[in-house]
Formats: sequence, structure tokens, C-alpha cells
Amino acid sequence: MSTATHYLADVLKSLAQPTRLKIVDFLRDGERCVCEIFPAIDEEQSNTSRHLNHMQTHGILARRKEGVKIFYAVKHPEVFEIIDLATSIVKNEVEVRSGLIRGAERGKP
Amino acid sequence: MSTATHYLADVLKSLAQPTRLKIVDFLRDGERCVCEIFPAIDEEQSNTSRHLNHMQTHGILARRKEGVKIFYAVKHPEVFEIIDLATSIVKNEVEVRSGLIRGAERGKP
DNA sequence: ATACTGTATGACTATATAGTCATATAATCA
DNA sequence: TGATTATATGACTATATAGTCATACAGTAT
Repeated sequence: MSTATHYLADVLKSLAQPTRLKIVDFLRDGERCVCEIFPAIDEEQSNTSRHLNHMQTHGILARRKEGVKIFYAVKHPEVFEIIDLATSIVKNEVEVRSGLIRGAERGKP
Repeated sequence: MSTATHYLADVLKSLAQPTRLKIVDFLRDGERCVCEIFPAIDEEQSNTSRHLNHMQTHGILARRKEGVKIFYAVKHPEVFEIIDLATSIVKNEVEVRSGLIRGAERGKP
């Protein structure tokens, strides 16, 4: 079992979860503290904290302490590119499945 | 719970798994049949079949039947871009953690 | 019809994951 | 000091996931 492949899977797994996607999306504008994040994504504080910790541990988020508050930010701009690419896959799948376009005609106007 | 976010997470989940990453990587050169795939990635035929089915169901792979053989191919080129971006995140993390470079100096020579 | 090859699946086990509730900890303030 | 605010975590439950083994099924050939 290649360890590199496992690390790669871990990074992708850090993004492949609805609650974490909501967090990352909320962080598009930059650093936010936990107290801003969990109300914005409408999740429990404890659950939000766990996901933030998960992503920080896996190298996706940076953590900064300022007094009582902890600020998190997305560390790698590639994260947003990945999500945007995955979004375009989803959009195309939805179009193809709804019969709007044929599978072979991706991207053509 | 936004369904769109769930679809997005599902697509990313389809890639966020070592065995599936091995499969996708093997499919970089194009379409392959199951009988070529599972020996190449060194996994059981049944397990390989399940992962192939998973990815096809989630819109990542295309399936083509030719006699007894089933050929699979990656449907969206974005898949490879996503994996390459995630790989660059992993590489940077490894570098930063090994102390080779500072976190703030990403990408600079 | 029988045998053979390639692929899928039922049934199961082990492990991982997401989420909740209650509580602990840390920093700040009155 | 005690109260308050912000964040993390222990303990638990429910569900999802990956993998295995044996078997079923489909297509082809004899």
C-alpha cells in the first residue's frame, strides 16, 4: 500500500464531506473565527470544531489564535480550484442526466 | 441540507479513496477492461468491481460493453486535474512539515 | 448442452465517520 | 475572585465504507 496514495486520499477526503464543503466555501473570503463559522453554516459548535480540527490536521486549514478566538483560513488556493472543478463535473452530470445535452457534447455551446 | 453540496461531496468522495485513486491513475492512458485493471492495481476482482461500479454510478467513469468484457474510462478530464492539484497540496505539506521550506514561501524557488 | 471466461453481487465482518450532549479548558472582564 | 465567552474534547450512537469469500450471471466457444 503506497503511503503517498493514502495521503492523497486523505486530502481529498478532507474536502469530500458536506459540512466541510460548507466551511471551506464560507472561508472563500478569507480567515474567520469559529464563532463566525458555525452559525454561518448552521451546524453545532462541537461538530464544527471537529471538522475544523480535521481539516487543520490534514493540512487544509491554517489556525491562528487571537485572544480567546481561533481563526481558520484555507491554506492552499488549490482547494478552491479542486472544488470548482468538481462543481463543473456535477453540473455536467446533472445536464446530461436531465437529457439537456448528450454526453459527447460537453463544453460545446 | 443542500442537495447540491451533497452531490459535490459524493463526486469528491469517489476520488478520495486509495483503491479508487489507483484505478483512476491506471486509466490515465484511456479505457481499460476490468480484467486489465484489477491485476494492475493488485486488488481482488470483486473489490475492484465494486469500486468501478461506485465511480460509474457517481458519474466519474464511463462503462462500455464489448462481448464478455467491460471497459471503463474516466469520463471527465477534470478528474485528473483535481488529482494533480491535490497532489501538489500533498507535496507542499510534506515539504513544509519536513522543514525544507517555510509555509509562507509556497511556490517560490 | 457443457465448459470456460469475465464481471457482478449477496452476505458478512471490521473499521471509520459524522453527529450529539455534556463537560472541560482557556482567555478576558467586572 | 467569579462570571462570561470561545473553543475543544470525552463518551456515546448511528450509519457508512472497504474488504473478503463464495456464488451467480452473461457471453462465447466447443
